Amino acid sequence: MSEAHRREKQPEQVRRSLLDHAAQCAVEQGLGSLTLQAVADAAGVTKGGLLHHFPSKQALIEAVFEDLLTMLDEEIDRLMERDPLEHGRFTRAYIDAFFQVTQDGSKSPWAALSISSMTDARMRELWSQWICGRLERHATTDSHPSLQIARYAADGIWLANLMKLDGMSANELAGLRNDLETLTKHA
Amino acid sequence: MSEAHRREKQPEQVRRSLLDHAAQCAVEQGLGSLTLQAVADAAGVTKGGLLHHFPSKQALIEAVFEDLLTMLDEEIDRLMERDPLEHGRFTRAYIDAFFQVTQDGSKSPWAALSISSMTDARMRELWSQWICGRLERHATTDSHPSLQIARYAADGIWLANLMKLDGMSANELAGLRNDLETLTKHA
DNA sequence: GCAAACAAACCTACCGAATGGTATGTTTTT
DNA sequence: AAAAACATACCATTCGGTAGGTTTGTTTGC
Repeated sequence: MSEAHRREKQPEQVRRSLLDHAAQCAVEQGLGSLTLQAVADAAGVTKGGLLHHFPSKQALIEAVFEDLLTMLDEEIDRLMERDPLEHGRFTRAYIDAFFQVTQDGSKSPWAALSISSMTDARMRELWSQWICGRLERHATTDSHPSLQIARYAADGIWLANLMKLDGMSANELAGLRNDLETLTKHA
Repeated sequence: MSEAHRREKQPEQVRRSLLDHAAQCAVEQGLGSLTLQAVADAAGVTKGGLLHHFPSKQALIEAVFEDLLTMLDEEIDRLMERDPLEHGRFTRAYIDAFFQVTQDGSKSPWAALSISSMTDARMRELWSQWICGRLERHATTDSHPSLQIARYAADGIWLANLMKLDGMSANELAGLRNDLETLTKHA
Protein backbone atom coordinates (compact mmCIF):
# COMPACT_ATOMS: atom_id res chain seq x y z
CA MET A 1 0.00 0.00 0.00
CA SER A 2 2.62 2.47 1.07
CA GLU A 3 4.83 4.05 -1.52
CA ALA A 4 7.86 4.10 0.70
CA HIS A 5 8.72 0.94 -1.09
CA ARG A 6 9.04 2.65 -4.40
CA ARG A 7 10.38 6.02 -3.45
CA GLU A 8 14.03 6.71 -3.04
CA LYS A 9 15.52 5.23 0.11
CA GLN A 10 16.05 7.63 2.96
CA PRO A 11 17.07 5.51 5.89
CA GLU A 12 18.23 8.38 8.06
CA GLN A 13 15.07 10.38 7.60
CA VAL A 14 12.89 7.37 8.13
CA ARG A 15 14.74 6.48 11.28
CA ARG A 16 14.37 10.01 12.57
CA SER A 17 10.70 10.03 11.70
CA LEU A 18 10.21 6.76 13.54
CA LEU A 19 11.89 8.11 16.66
CA ASP A 20 9.87 11.31 16.60
CA HIS A 21 6.54 9.65 16.00
CA ALA A 22 7.24 6.96 18.53
CA ALA A 23 7.78 9.65 21.12
CA GLN A 24 4.60 11.38 20.08
CA CYS A 25 2.56 8.20 20.12
CA ALA A 26 3.91 7.38 23.54
CA VAL A 27 2.71 10.75 24.76
CA GLU A 28 -0.74 10.35 23.32
CA GLN A 29 -1.52 6.79 24.28
CA GLY A 30 0.94 6.04 26.99
CA LEU A 31 3.93 3.85 26.51
CA GLY A 32 2.17 0.75 27.76
CA SER A 33 -0.38 0.73 24.99
CA LEU A 34 2.04 1.90 22.37
CA THR A 35 1.84 -0.28 19.30
CA LEU A 36 4.36 -0.82 16.56
CA GLN A 37 1.62 -0.51 14.00
CA ALA A 38 0.62 2.93 15.22
CA VAL A 39 4.17 4.19 15.17
CA ALA A 40 4.78 2.75 11.73
CA ASP A 41 1.59 4.30 10.38
CA ALA A 42 2.43 7.69 11.84
CA ALA A 43 5.91 7.57 10.37
CA GLY A 44 4.60 6.52 6.97
CA VAL A 45 6.16 3.09 6.80
CA THR A 46 4.94 -0.41 7.47
CA LYS A 47 5.54 -2.43 10.58
CA GLY A 48 8.07 -4.45 8.65
CA GLY A 49 9.90 -1.29 7.76
CA LEU A 50 9.97 -0.26 11.37
CA LEU A 51 11.30 -3.61 12.46
CA HIS A 52 14.07 -3.23 9.95
CA HIS A 53 15.36 -0.16 11.77
CA PHE A 54 14.61 -1.38 15.28
CA PRO A 55 14.65 -5.13 15.74
CA SER A 56 12.12 -5.09 18.57
CA LYS A 57 9.73 -2.86 20.39
CA GLN A 58 12.08 -2.67 23.31
CA ALA A 59 14.88 -1.55 21.03
CA LEU A 60 12.69 1.20 19.63
CA ILE A 61 11.71 2.51 23.03
CA GLU A 62 15.25 2.48 24.27
CA ALA A 63 16.39 4.33 21.16
CA VAL A 64 13.77 7.00 21.75
CA PHE A 65 14.85 7.36 25.32
CA GLU A 66 18.51 7.63 24.40
CA ASP A 67 17.60 10.17 21.80
CA LEU A 68 15.75 12.35 24.28
CA LEU A 69 18.54 11.97 26.78
CA THR A 70 21.05 13.17 24.23
CA MET A 71 18.92 16.19 23.45
CA LEU A 72 18.63 17.03 27.12
CA ASP A 73 22.36 16.66 27.52
CA GLU A 74 23.09 19.02 24.67
CA GLU A 75 20.53 21.54 25.83
CA ILE A 76 22.12 21.61 29.26
CA ASP A 77 25.53 22.24 27.73
CA ARG A 78 24.06 25.10 25.75
CA LEU A 79 22.49 26.63 28.83
CA MET A 80 25.65 26.26 30.87
CA GLU A 81 27.68 28.21 28.36
CA ARG A 82 25.52 31.26 28.86
CA ASP A 83 25.75 31.20 32.65
CA PRO A 84 28.47 33.48 34.02
CA LEU A 85 28.24 32.29 37.61
CA GLU A 86 30.20 29.18 38.43
CA HIS A 87 28.55 27.99 41.61
CA GLY A 88 25.45 25.96 40.74
CA ARG A 89 25.87 26.36 37.03
CA PHE A 90 24.84 22.84 36.19
CA THR A 91 21.95 22.91 38.59
CA ARG A 92 20.54 26.05 37.01
CA ALA A 93 20.88 24.57 33.56
CA TYR A 94 19.21 21.39 34.77
CA ILE A 95 16.35 23.37 36.26
CA ASP A 96 15.94 25.49 33.16
CA ALA A 97 15.93 22.49 30.89
CA PHE A 98 13.27 20.85 32.99
CA PHE A 99 11.16 23.95 33.08
CA GLN A 100 11.29 24.06 29.32
CA VAL A 101 9.77 20.63 28.98
CA THR A 102 7.48 21.33 31.90
CA GLN A 103 5.89 24.18 30.05
CA ASP A 104 4.90 21.82 27.32
CA GLY A 105 3.00 19.86 29.95
CA SER A 106 1.95 16.40 28.94
CA LYS A 107 2.60 17.34 25.34
CA SER A 108 6.31 17.03 25.90
CA PRO A 109 7.94 13.94 24.45
CA TRP A 110 9.37 13.39 27.88
CA ALA A 111 6.03 12.86 29.48
CA ALA A 112 5.05 9.30 28.73
CA LEU A 113 8.57 8.21 28.08
CA SER A 114 10.31 9.01 31.28
CA ILE A 115 7.27 7.92 33.18
CA SER A 116 7.18 4.41 31.94
CA SER A 117 10.94 4.27 32.01
CA MET A 118 10.81 3.67 35.71
CA THR A 119 9.35 0.26 35.29
CA ASP A 120 12.12 -0.64 32.89
CA ALA A 121 15.45 -1.57 34.39
CA ARG A 122 17.44 -0.70 31.30
CA MET A 123 16.09 2.80 31.15
CA ARG A 124 16.58 3.41 34.80
CA GLU A 125 20.15 2.42 34.22
CA LEU A 126 20.55 4.87 31.37
CA TRP A 127 19.14 7.69 33.40
CA SER A 128 21.07 6.73 36.48
CA GLN A 129 24.31 6.67 34.58
CA TRP A 130 23.64 9.99 32.96
CA ILE A 131 22.76 11.87 36.11
CA CYS A 132 25.55 10.26 38.11
CA GLY A 133 28.11 11.08 35.47
CA ARG A 134 26.92 14.62 35.23
CA LEU A 135 26.95 15.16 38.98
CA GLU A 136 30.45 13.80 39.17
CA ARG A 137 31.60 16.14 36.43
CA HIS A 138 30.25 19.13 38.29
CA ALA A 139 31.03 17.99 41.77
CA THR A 140 33.06 21.05 42.61
CA THR A 141 30.32 23.50 41.66
CA ASP A 142 27.06 21.65 42.20
CA SER A 143 27.23 19.40 45.21
CA HIS A 144 25.99 21.84 47.82
CA PRO A 145 22.88 20.56 49.65
CA SER A 146 20.83 23.56 48.59
CA LEU A 147 21.54 22.77 44.98
CA GLN A 148 20.55 19.17 45.50
CA ILE A 149 17.25 20.27 46.97
CA ALA A 150 16.72 22.66 44.10
CA ARG A 151 17.21 19.91 41.55
CA TYR A 152 14.87 17.58 43.35
CA ALA A 153 12.28 20.33 43.56
CA ALA A 154 12.56 20.85 39.82
CA ASP A 155 11.89 17.15 39.35
CA GLY A 156 8.92 17.39 41.65
CA ILE A 157 7.49 20.35 39.80
CA TRP A 158 7.92 18.53 36.54
CA LEU A 159 6.13 15.56 38.02
CA ALA A 160 3.32 17.66 39.44
CA ASN A 161 2.70 19.10 36.02
CA LEU A 162 2.29 15.69 34.55
CA MET A 163 -0.16 14.73 37.24
CA LYS A 164 -2.34 17.74 36.76
CA LEU A 165 -4.88 17.51 33.99
CA ASP A 166 -4.20 21.11 33.07
CA GLY A 167 -0.66 22.10 33.86
CA MET A 168 0.21 25.02 36.09
CA SER A 169 -0.24 28.55 34.86
CA ALA A 170 2.67 30.33 33.27
CA ASN A 171 2.76 32.73 36.19
CA GLU A 172 2.90 29.99 38.74
CA LEU A 173 5.73 28.30 36.88
CA ALA A 174 7.66 31.52 36.54
CA GLY A 175 7.38 32.15 40.26
CA LEU A 176 8.59 28.68 41.14
CA ARG A 177 11.46 28.92 38.74
CA ASN A 178 12.49 32.18 40.29
CA ASP A 179 12.39 30.67 43.75
CA LEU A 180 14.58 27.81 42.64
CA GLU A 181 17.05 30.08 40.92
CA THR A 182 17.36 32.09 44.10
CA LEU A 183 18.02 28.88 45.96
CA THR A 184 20.96 28.13 43.70
CA LYS A 185 22.62 31.49 44.28
CA HIS A 186 22.41 32.44 47.91
CA ALA A 187 24.16 29.22 48.88
CA MET B 1 -8.04 -26.84 40.78
CA SER B 2 -8.09 -24.19 43.44
CA GLU B 3 -9.79 -24.95 46.69
CA ALA B 4 -11.09 -21.45 47.14
CA HIS B 5 -14.17 -22.84 45.58
CA ARG B 6 -14.73 -25.27 48.37
CA ARG B 7 -13.43 -23.39 51.34
CA GLU B 8 -15.54 -21.03 53.32
CA LYS B 9 -16.29 -17.80 51.55
CA GLN B 10 -14.31 -14.80 52.72
CA PRO B 11 -15.19 -12.03 50.33
CA GLU B 12 -13.60 -9.28 52.36
CA GLN B 13 -10.33 -11.05 52.79
CA VAL B 14 -10.20 -12.09 49.18
CA ARG B 15 -10.88 -8.56 48.09
CA ARG B 16 -8.12 -7.30 50.33
CA SER B 17 -5.75 -9.93 49.08
CA LEU B 18 -6.52 -8.98 45.50
CA LEU B 19 -5.81 -5.33 46.19
CA ASP B 20 -2.54 -6.10 47.94
CA HIS B 21 -1.27 -8.51 45.36
CA ALA B 22 -2.34 -6.30 42.52
CA ALA B 23 -0.22 -3.55 44.01
CA GLN B 24 2.68 -5.91 44.41
CA CYS B 25 2.39 -7.28 40.90
CA ALA B 26 2.27 -3.75 39.56
CA VAL B 27 5.51 -3.01 41.34
CA GLU B 28 7.26 -6.04 40.00
CA GLN B 29 6.21 -5.99 36.38
CA GLY B 30 4.99 -2.49 35.85
CA LEU B 31 1.39 -1.57 35.55
CA GLY B 32 1.38 -1.75 31.81
CA SER B 33 2.19 -5.41 31.69
CA LEU B 34 0.09 -6.25 34.67
CA THR B 35 -2.16 -9.20 33.97
CA LEU B 36 -5.35 -10.27 35.62
CA GLN B 37 -4.13 -13.84 35.64
CA ALA B 38 -1.00 -12.98 37.56
CA VAL B 39 -2.93 -11.04 40.15
CA ALA B 40 -5.49 -13.78 40.52
CA ASP B 41 -2.80 -16.42 40.89
CA ALA B 42 -0.94 -14.38 43.47
CA ALA B 43 -4.10 -13.83 45.44
CA GLY B 44 -5.03 -17.50 45.27
CA VAL B 45 -8.19 -17.19 43.23
CA THR B 46 -9.03 -17.63 39.57
CA LYS B 47 -9.41 -14.91 37.02
CA GLY B 48 -13.14 -15.43 37.18
CA GLY B 49 -13.03 -14.89 40.90
CA LEU B 50 -11.14 -11.69 40.45
CA LEU B 51 -13.58 -10.42 37.88
CA HIS B 52 -16.37 -11.09 40.32
CA HIS B 53 -14.91 -8.53 42.71
CA PHE B 54 -13.68 -6.08 40.11
CA PRO B 55 -15.64 -6.05 36.88
CA SER B 56 -12.67 -4.98 34.76
CA LYS B 57 -8.96 -4.46 34.85
CA GLN B 58 -9.43 -0.74 34.93
CA ALA B 59 -11.74 -1.06 37.91
CA LEU B 60 -9.15 -3.10 39.75
CA ILE B 61 -6.38 -0.64 39.14
CA GLU B 62 -8.49 2.28 40.19
CA ALA B 63 -9.49 0.48 43.34
CA VAL B 64 -5.86 -0.17 44.20
CA PHE B 65 -5.03 3.44 43.64
CA GLU B 66 -7.89 4.66 45.76
CA ASP B 67 -6.87 2.23 48.43
CA LEU B 68 -3.32 3.52 48.54
CA LEU B 69 -4.53 7.08 48.48
CA THR B 70 -6.72 6.42 51.47
CA MET B 71 -3.83 4.89 53.37
CA LEU B 72 -1.66 7.89 52.60
CA ASP B 73 -4.40 10.21 53.70
CA GLU B 74 -4.80 8.47 57.02
CA GLU B 75 -1.08 8.28 57.60
CA ILE B 76 -0.78 12.00 57.07
CA ASP B 77 -3.52 12.65 59.59
CA ARG B 78 -1.72 10.46 62.05
CA LEU B 79 1.55 12.30 61.54
CA MET B 80 -0.08 15.69 61.82
CA GLU B 81 -1.53 14.91 65.20
CA ARG B 82 1.91 14.43 66.63
CA ASP B 83 3.29 17.70 65.28
CA PRO B 84 3.15 20.56 67.81
CA LEU B 85 4.15 23.29 65.40
CA GLU B 86 1.37 24.75 63.33
CA HIS B 87 3.24 26.35 60.47
CA GLY B 88 3.99 23.75 57.82
CA ARG B 89 2.35 20.94 59.70
CA PHE B 90 0.80 19.36 56.68
CA THR B 91 3.94 19.77 54.63
CA ARG B 92 6.03 17.98 57.24
CA ALA B 93 3.55 15.15 57.41
CA TYR B 94 3.50 14.95 53.63
CA ILE B 95 7.28 14.82 53.53
CA ASP B 96 7.46 12.22 56.26
CA ALA B 97 4.88 10.04 54.61
CA PHE B 98 6.77 10.19 51.36
CA PHE B 99 10.04 9.39 53.03
CA GLN B 100 8.46 6.36 54.55
CA VAL B 101 7.54 4.91 51.21
CA THR B 102 10.80 6.17 49.75
CA GLN B 103 12.75 4.03 52.15
CA ASP B 104 11.06 0.98 50.75
CA GLY B 105 12.48 1.93 47.39
CA SER B 106 10.91 0.27 44.41
CA LYS B 107 9.43 -2.29 46.75
CA SER B 108 6.81 0.17 47.85
CA PRO B 109 3.33 -0.42 46.50
CA TRP B 110 3.37 3.18 45.39
CA ALA B 111 6.15 2.67 42.94
CA ALA B 112 4.60 1.29 39.80
CA LEU B 113 1.17 2.48 40.69
CA SER B 114 1.64 6.19 40.93
CA ILE B 115 4.05 6.05 38.06
CA SER B 116 1.73 4.57 35.54
CA SER B 117 -1.11 6.58 36.94
CA MET B 118 0.13 9.53 35.00
CA THR B 119 -0.84 7.99 31.74
CA ASP B 120 -4.34 7.46 33.04
CA ALA B 121 -6.61 10.46 33.11
CA ARG B 122 -8.87 9.05 35.79
CA MET B 123 -6.01 8.53 38.19
CA ARG B 124 -4.51 11.88 37.57
CA GLU B 125 -7.89 13.26 38.46
CA LEU B 126 -8.01 11.34 41.72
CA TRP B 127 -4.58 12.50 42.73
CA SER B 128 -5.22 16.04 41.61
CA GLN B 129 -8.40 16.23 43.62
CA TRP B 130 -6.75 14.81 46.69
CA ILE B 131 -3.76 17.12 46.73
CA CYS B 132 -5.82 20.17 45.81
CA GLY B 133 -8.32 19.46 48.54
CA ARG B 134 -5.63 18.92 51.06
CA LEU B 135 -3.78 22.11 50.14
CA GLU B 136 -6.98 24.06 50.40
CA ARG B 137 -7.67 22.63 53.84
CA HIS B 138 -4.28 23.70 55.08
CA ALA B 139 -4.00 26.92 53.17
CA THR B 140 -3.44 29.01 56.26
CA THR B 141 -0.52 26.94 57.48
CA ASP B 142 1.04 25.44 54.36
CA SER B 143 0.94 27.84 51.48
CA HIS B 144 4.27 29.53 52.01
CA PRO B 145 6.58 29.23 48.97
CA SER B 146 9.27 27.50 51.01
CA LEU B 147 6.81 24.81 51.98
CA GLN B 148 5.78 24.37 48.39
CA ILE B 149 9.39 23.90 47.38
CA ALA B 150 9.89 21.43 50.19
CA ARG B 151 6.95 19.33 49.07
CA TYR B 152 8.13 19.34 45.49
CA ALA B 153 11.60 18.35 46.62
CA ALA B 154 10.12 15.44 48.55
CA ASP B 155 8.38 14.34 45.37
CA GLY B 156 11.63 14.66 43.49
CA ILE B 157 13.51 12.61 46.04
CA TRP B 158 10.85 9.97 45.90
CA LEU B 159 11.14 9.94 42.15
CA ALA B 160 14.91 9.78 42.20
CA ASN B 161 14.74 6.73 44.39
CA LEU B 162 12.54 4.96 41.92
CA MET B 163 14.91 5.77 39.10
CA LYS B 164 17.92 4.43 40.88
CA LEU B 165 18.48 0.73 40.66
CA ASP B 166 19.64 0.70 44.25
CA GLY B 167 17.95 3.38 46.26
CA MET B 168 19.84 5.96 48.24
CA SER B 169 21.58 5.06 51.44
CA ALA B 170 19.80 5.49 54.73
CA ASN B 171 22.27 8.19 55.68
CA GLU B 172 21.70 10.13 52.52
CA LEU B 173 17.96 9.97 52.99
CA ALA B 174 18.20 11.03 56.60
CA GLY B 175 20.28 14.04 55.61
CA LEU B 176 17.87 15.10 52.94
CA ARG B 177 14.93 14.70 55.20
CA ASN B 178 16.61 16.86 57.78
CA ASP B 179 17.29 19.55 55.20
CA LEU B 180 13.67 19.56 54.15
CA GLU B 181 12.41 19.70 57.69
CA THR B 182 14.61 22.70 58.32
CA LEU B 183 13.13 24.30 55.22
CA THR B 184 9.65 23.96 56.67
CA LYS B 185 10.52 25.67 59.93
CA HIS B 186 12.68 28.69 59.26
CA ALA B 187 9.89 30.08 57.09
C1' DG C 1 32.30 2.39 -17.78
C1' DC C 2 29.11 -1.06 -17.21
C1' DA C 3 26.93 -5.15 -15.75
C1' DA C 4 26.56 -8.47 -12.37
C1' DA C 5 26.44 -9.42 -7.64
C1' DC C 6 25.56 -8.14 -3.27
C1' DA C 7 23.58 -5.53 0.42
C1' DA C 8 20.33 -2.35 2.33
C1' DA C 9 15.72 -0.61 2.61
C1' DC C 10 11.55 -1.43 2.48
C1' DC C 11 6.71 -4.29 1.97
C1' DT C 12 3.14 -8.30 2.35
C1' DA C 13 1.46 -12.09 4.64
C1' DC C 14 1.11 -14.81 8.37
C1' DC C 15 1.60 -17.05 12.98
C1' DG C 16 1.22 -17.89 17.78
C1' DA C 17 0.99 -16.51 22.30
C1' DA C 18 -1.07 -13.65 25.61
C1' DT C 19 -5.02 -11.48 27.54
C1' DG C 20 -9.32 -9.17 28.67
C1' DG C 21 -13.70 -10.44 28.94
C1' DT C 22 -18.17 -13.53 28.66
C1' DA C 23 -21.14 -17.23 29.69
C1' DT C 24 -22.22 -20.60 32.58
C1' DG C 25 -21.68 -24.00 36.06
C1' DT C 26 -20.95 -25.32 41.16
C1' DT C 27 -20.63 -24.52 45.99
C1' DT C 28 -21.61 -21.85 49.98
C1' DT C 29 -24.19 -18.49 52.63
C1' DT C 30 -28.54 -16.28 53.92
C1' DA D 1 -35.04 -20.65 47.27
C1' DA D 2 -32.32 -16.96 46.10
C1' DA D 3 -28.17 -14.66 45.98
C1' DA D 4 -23.38 -14.26 46.65
C1' DA D 5 -18.85 -16.24 45.96
C1' DC D 6 -16.33 -18.54 43.58
C1' DA D 7 -14.56 -21.87 39.37
C1' DT D 8 -14.26 -23.69 34.35
C1' DA D 9 -14.31 -23.22 29.64
C1' DC D 10 -14.09 -20.57 25.87
C1' DC D 11 -13.99 -16.62 22.58
C1' DA D 12 -12.22 -12.64 20.07
C1' DT D 13 -8.76 -9.75 19.50
C1' DT D 14 -4.63 -7.57 19.69
C1' DC D 15 0.04 -7.38 18.96
C1' DG D 16 4.91 -8.56 18.65
C1' DG D 17 7.66 -10.98 15.83
C1' DT D 18 9.10 -14.05 11.61
C1' DA D 19 9.62 -15.33 6.71
C1' DG D 20 10.30 -14.16 2.52
C1' DG D 21 9.50 -11.18 -1.37
C1' DT D 22 10.49 -6.71 -4.16
C1' DT D 23 12.70 -2.53 -5.03
C1' DT D 24 16.62 0.55 -4.67
C1' DG D 25 21.48 1.59 -3.81
C1' DT D 26 26.44 0.26 -3.87
C1' DT D 27 30.36 -2.24 -4.76
C1' DT D 28 33.07 -5.33 -7.54
C1' DG D 29 35.02 -7.52 -11.65
C1' DC D 30 36.24 -7.09 -16.22
